[in-house]
Amino acid sequence: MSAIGFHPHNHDSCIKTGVSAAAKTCTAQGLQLTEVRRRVLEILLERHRALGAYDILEVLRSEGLGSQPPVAYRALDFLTKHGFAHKIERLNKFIACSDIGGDHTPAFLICTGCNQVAEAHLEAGTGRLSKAAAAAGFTIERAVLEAEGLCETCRGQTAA
Amino acid sequence: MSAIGFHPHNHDSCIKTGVSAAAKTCTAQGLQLTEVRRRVLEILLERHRALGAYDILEVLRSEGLGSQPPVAYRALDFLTKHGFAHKIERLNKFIACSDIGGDHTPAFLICTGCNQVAEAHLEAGTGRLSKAAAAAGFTIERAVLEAEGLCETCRGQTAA
DNA sequence: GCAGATCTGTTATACTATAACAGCTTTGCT
DNA sequence: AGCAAAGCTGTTATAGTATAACAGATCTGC
Repeated sequence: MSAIGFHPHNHDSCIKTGVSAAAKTCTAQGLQLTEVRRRVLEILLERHRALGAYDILEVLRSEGLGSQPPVAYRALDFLTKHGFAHKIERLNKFIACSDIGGDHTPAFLICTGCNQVAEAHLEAGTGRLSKAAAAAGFTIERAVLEAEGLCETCRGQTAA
Repeated sequence: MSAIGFHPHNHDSCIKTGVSAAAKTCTAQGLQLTEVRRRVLEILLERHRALGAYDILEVLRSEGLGSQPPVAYRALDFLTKHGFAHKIERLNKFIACSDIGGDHTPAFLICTGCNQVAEAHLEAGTGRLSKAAAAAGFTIERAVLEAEGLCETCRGQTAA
């Protein structure tokens, strides 16, 4: 497993890598990575944390790319639908996917200390939830896996 | 595992059992199961599905138990905090716990066909998410596990 | 019977999200 | 190139979800 997010790293490279991976996927699948969509993805990659739709809208507005909520929500719908970004249901916020182009069931570790969110990638269909679903005759189409708690750094600062 | 929710059963008995289990827990822990709180729990148990806070508020209002949103939200906060009810983050709705008094990590199966929600109980700390968290030095305090898909009945009706 | 803690009632407001419709741009086809 | 269909954008309006803040009532323990 990998849990990108709680450690410093080179942001410039993840932005470029992320955008180009998305562009590649769009080309391959005949999707349009329009200016607004691309910019929203960049914003998410730049900030590198979970952002609310209205946070994003504010940036778009300041750049003259849109001023009304639907602009942000549509771009986010596109990005989440195609796996370029994810919605953190627990926070009603959005975050760039840390493995654009990969096939995965995303899971998130949300630190309540520093508000950072790390994305872990789990193999689909192998967990207890899948077993429970199978036992109940339930067919999973989408799974939300989110854990709240403290990252190593914040835990060190709070308790002994 | 158990996935209560997709099969018919005796509601009267779950309401009584649920309320009395909650009452017992409250007594044991010095918590106040006030009229509003008890009634909200009953409403959730009666409906036996996920309800929005405003759905609940509407019932409370019709019964003269409260008319403003905070009344419903406070009761729901109490119930969820103490494990008598759960919030389904994906739906922004609430549901009574199907195992009040039990110690568990709740997981939910949300049928997009019939909108029923089944609660499964998983043993805490034994899944892949826990492993991923441990590997990242992350301490989980709360987990959200929700799967959307089709229950056996709805799947049968949709596809071949 | 008093002090502190907890719960309730209420107003106001903040935050999150989508419906609906008009107009523009791109795409695919001939 | 010219056209039609599909998809994207802009905008207005509104729906849906949630909480802050403060005053007053009630309960609890001493």
